[in-house]
Amino acid sequence: MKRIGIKDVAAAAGVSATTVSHILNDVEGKRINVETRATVLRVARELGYRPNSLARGLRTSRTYTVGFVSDEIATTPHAGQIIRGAQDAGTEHGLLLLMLNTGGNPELERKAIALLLQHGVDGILYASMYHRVVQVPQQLRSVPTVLVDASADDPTVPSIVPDEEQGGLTATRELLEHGHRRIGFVTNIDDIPATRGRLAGYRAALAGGGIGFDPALVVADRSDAPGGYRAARTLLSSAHRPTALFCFNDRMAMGAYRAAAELGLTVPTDLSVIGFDNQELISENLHPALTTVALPHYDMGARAIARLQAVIDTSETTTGPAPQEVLRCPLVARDSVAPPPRS
Amino acid sequence: MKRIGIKDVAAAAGVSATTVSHILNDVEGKRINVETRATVLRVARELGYRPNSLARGLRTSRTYTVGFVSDEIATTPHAGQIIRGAQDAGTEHGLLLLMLNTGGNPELERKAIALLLQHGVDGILYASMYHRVVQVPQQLRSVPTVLVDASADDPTVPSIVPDEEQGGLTATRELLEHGHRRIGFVTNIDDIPATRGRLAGYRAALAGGGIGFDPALVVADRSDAPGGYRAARTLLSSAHRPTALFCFNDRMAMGAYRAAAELGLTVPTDLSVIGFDNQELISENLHPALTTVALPHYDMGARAIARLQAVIDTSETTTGPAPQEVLRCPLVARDSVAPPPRS
DNA sequence: CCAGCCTGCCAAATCGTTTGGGCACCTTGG
DNA sequence: CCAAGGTGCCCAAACGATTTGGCAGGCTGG
Repeated sequence: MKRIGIKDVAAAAGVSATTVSHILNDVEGKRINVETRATVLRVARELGYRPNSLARGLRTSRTYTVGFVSDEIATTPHAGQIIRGAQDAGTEHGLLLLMLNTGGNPELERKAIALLLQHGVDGILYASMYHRVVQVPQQLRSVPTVLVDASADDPTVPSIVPDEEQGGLTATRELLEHGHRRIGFVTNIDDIPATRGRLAGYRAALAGGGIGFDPALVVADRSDAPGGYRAARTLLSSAHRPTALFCFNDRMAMGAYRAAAELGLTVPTDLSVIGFDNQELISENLHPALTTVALPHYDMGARAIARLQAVIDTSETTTGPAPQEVLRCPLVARDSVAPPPRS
Repeated sequence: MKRIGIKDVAAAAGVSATTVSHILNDVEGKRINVETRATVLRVARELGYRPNSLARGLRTSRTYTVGFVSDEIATTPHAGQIIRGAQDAGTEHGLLLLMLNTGGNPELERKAIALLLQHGVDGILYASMYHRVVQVPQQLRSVPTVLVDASADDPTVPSIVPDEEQGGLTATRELLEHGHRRIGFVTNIDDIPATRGRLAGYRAALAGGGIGFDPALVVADRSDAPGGYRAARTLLSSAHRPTALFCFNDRMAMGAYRAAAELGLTVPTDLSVIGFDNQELISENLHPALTTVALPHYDMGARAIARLQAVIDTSETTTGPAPQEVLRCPLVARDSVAPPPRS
């Protein structure tokens, strides 16, 4: 049961392979009799003709595949969302994703990219599993590339990143709008865009609410549950304790929940908590369910493909500036935010 | 800056393309002068020659790509581990993964598989995101296929699944070995292999420990944190309450933690808890960290590729029986299991 | 009636590789 | 000196599509 090719269609329709190709591809400037066209289309459908992508790719050097290289696909469910977004968007353009993760090993990364190029990918998505600044490998200069959840050291490479500052602002404002005036920020100690951006958003929101920034309300620790626990304990044990906590991420919020419980504080009546990242495994399963800010992973994947497609289509006319695309982080309201207790 | 091909190498080495091909592929039964061979290899390296996979695939109908189709890549980090396992194993064989997730939509699935076939994949991994029985699409009959985390309705299709029963047994035995005699099972209500298998393992372990099975110690609810909370509350409120809980998964264990806290029970001194799945986002961030049983996702991915490769290599001699491969679920000991309290 | 134009189709080259079938030359034994 | 047998390499035909450049034949206008 050999796969049927363009020749089989041609024979069955009584025309040449050339004509079949013209018809199936709607080639411009070729005149085709309307009947012939109908016949060929019918025969092709009846025979279940599928073009051989390899042959086509060989001839046209367009394979409709995109490489997806990432440093860490491992633990985080975020990865999945980016992939899903990229895939869904890719499907619309008829693109397939060729996945390769490098575990952050530069040697592996070189080989991976070489392999992708060898397979003739039309472009490459270079994804980081958390928002950071990366150095773009030299090999990627020769092929359309878009960075996902990463900024380039070189501004000519387009990239898609989340708007950390807007996210921090959204989270803080949510607390302000519930009437909180004294809001603690449980932040993390790594110097990454997320840390800086969310803090900036926090400050901006306070300023917008006419509240002075109090450094004592910002405590940094490791970005996991124990870190969040420690930081939250510190904040909640202070003399004039905050009525709400904005946590750098959901894991830290999980720690904050425990700190609150230990201190006899009930969320959200005694203490409001808001997280970041929307790790559903945590935010949905905590009690009460955690209000948080979502990272737009799905959208980042989708936008990245759209962007890549644009670059591919206009590859000749390499335009100069490649603005970085910044995506909104939406609020996901659940049950951990309430007005502050009357005191 | 055109890509350099076999012809360029041939020209630079002063031989024909045929000879270059023979040398680079170590073709058997072809006599090549040892010097010529050295020269060609050197030139190829110097020029940085990379074979064009499309052309090669066209000629040999081996593309060194495999399709990875899954129903849901979404929320679960499990997915990532399967992919990572498949990828790492694939890299060893020079295989690339072509990803496509169908969201469980059969229509999409048909198209996805057709697309993969069109791109000439050498085989397909059909992955489910939780262990279940699937019906194998007709189209997959014509191409080497391996099921991952899924059993086939048709036993001739090879599949890789976790050993749920052994996992349940391991978890329960871990509690037994710490001296627990009265062990509650917080299970789930869905009728899937995991539910049946883990229960069987639980019963087997009890039997092995010379303990009678008490139906009152098994409570089923939804497989999330609230479900776990309710089930655990029921069990812990009973007259003669268990000293340990085996939870169907980590989410339910998370709920059990809350139930214990509300009842004034400390984990693990008053109550031991063991989970299942090793969702690190939960198990590592709970306090105390959750002892659990891991699903061998990484290994399933890796074994699946190995298996697929075997099928591909022996595709001619389609052997009859395709045994289902069952992988061990290892214990991941953390801090939630201790000897029972003296009472 | 003929030049010229349009319509509708096709032949052949091409993409980069693999592969079956030689072909030229050299050596060796008779 | 010649036939036979090796050795080392190459020619040309695939693989399945796209694409360039025609080529017939019918129609139109003069």
